[in-house]
Amino acid sequence: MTAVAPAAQQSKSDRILDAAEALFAAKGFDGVTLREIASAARVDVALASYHFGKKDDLFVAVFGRRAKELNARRLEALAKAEADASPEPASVEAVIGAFLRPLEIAQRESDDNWHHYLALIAYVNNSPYWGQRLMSDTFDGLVSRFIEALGRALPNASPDQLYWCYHNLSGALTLTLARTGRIDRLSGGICRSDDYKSVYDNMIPFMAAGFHATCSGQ
Amino acid sequence: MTAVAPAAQQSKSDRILDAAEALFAAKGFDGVTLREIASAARVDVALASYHFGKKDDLFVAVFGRRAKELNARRLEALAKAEADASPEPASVEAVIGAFLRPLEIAQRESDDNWHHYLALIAYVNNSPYWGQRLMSDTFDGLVSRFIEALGRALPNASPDQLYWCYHNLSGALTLTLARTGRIDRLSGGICRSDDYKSVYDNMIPFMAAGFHATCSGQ
DNA sequence: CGAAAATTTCAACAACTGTTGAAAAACACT
DNA sequence: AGTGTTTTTCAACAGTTGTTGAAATTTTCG
Repeated sequence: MTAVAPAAQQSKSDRILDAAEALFAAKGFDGVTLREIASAARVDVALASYHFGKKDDLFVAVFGRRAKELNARRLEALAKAEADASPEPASVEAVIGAFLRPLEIAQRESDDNWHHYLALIAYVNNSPYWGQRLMSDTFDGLVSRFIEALGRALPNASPDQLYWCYHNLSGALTLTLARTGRIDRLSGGICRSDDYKSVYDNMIPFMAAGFHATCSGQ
Repeated sequence: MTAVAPAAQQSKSDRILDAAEALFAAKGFDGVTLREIASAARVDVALASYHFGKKDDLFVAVFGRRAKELNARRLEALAKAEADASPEPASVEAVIGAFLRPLEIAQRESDDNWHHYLALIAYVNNSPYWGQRLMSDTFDGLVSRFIEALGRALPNASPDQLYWCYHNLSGALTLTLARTGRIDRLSGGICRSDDYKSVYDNMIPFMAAGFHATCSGQ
């Protein structure tokens, strides 16, 4: 269905990253062998070590590859939301939208395999092992910017309220990105987890209402 | 700190389940070896195979062990909430509380290692591999009961709205149970993820507000 | 007790793991 | 063409993996 030509133009190094990304996202770090990755990338096993070093380093390389672009897209969306609202602070809905909409757009760009990367974020975010350092190193700066923006939209909120609200948002998002298909099965097909637009259309007002209810100050 | 005596009275079979539970929750299915489990349980490697068969079967056995009791605790809490509100339907807050509070209580019972089991649920719920069948087989019946109760509290809500709202609740809860310590680090220590009471005190009104905002029907 | 059954240990298996060093090929550049 | 560099392949390593069959031990129960 999707084009096969671009894969042939990719460097073997990129093919390894692509294969590792999809496989790590689907089966976790320990569930994938370097031989599986090399086979999927149509490449010799030793090549992964040559380009990226240890298996851990390959994982970190995969995780870091798209992080910069994702952070840039989200920051751009946040800047736009704040510019549109200026001189007032951007609303809670607008800030949450700036956090989520870039993911929806990336997920729909089916010619690039962003959804694998987003599933990998879900894996890392819920992993007691990787979640500790890798998530913080990669995303804490960005997340702090968003929480500051949320604080301006909710001037009565205390810092811990904002963090816990973000935690709820992050958890719901993570489960969405993990693409387990559970909501599809639970609902008997009523809900389609690959209907990204509907997912975020529901999530944004849901989370905004939660922020307002919890962070209004008493 | 905790008593060591009860461990000595346990059967070796139970020791294996305990060790497997804690290790699977911390490192995932593929991140743990049967030899690690056997070593932690102070037991021969072959004993795990003798009692539980394949490694997959051991995982399923671990997951199923506490499921019945957890489901019973939650159903009891739901029945109590509905009885208290009768003849009116139980409120959204009350139903969500019945879903979450039994977890808080279990997490605080430090003499038993419930928190390992809850972290294992988080792992399975976010796993594209295990999440497919195991979560559904174990919890879909219970979840359907809660969604029905939420539907009675929100008579204007459509089924897909209820399912997506539950998805948000489930995701936030899952991240909490995973105990990655990320919120602690992100907040610079302001938020303590092991302060279970505060976690659920915040989560319940947050989620209730989300349900109300999204499921009011227009 | 004593036989039958269940439990536990021991040793070993074939297959697979990440990683490496050296050889080979492809490339860049004068 | 001929150098030096980068990339790729090949083969193999030492260690670990889940699993099993047979022996040894403990438990069960008449």
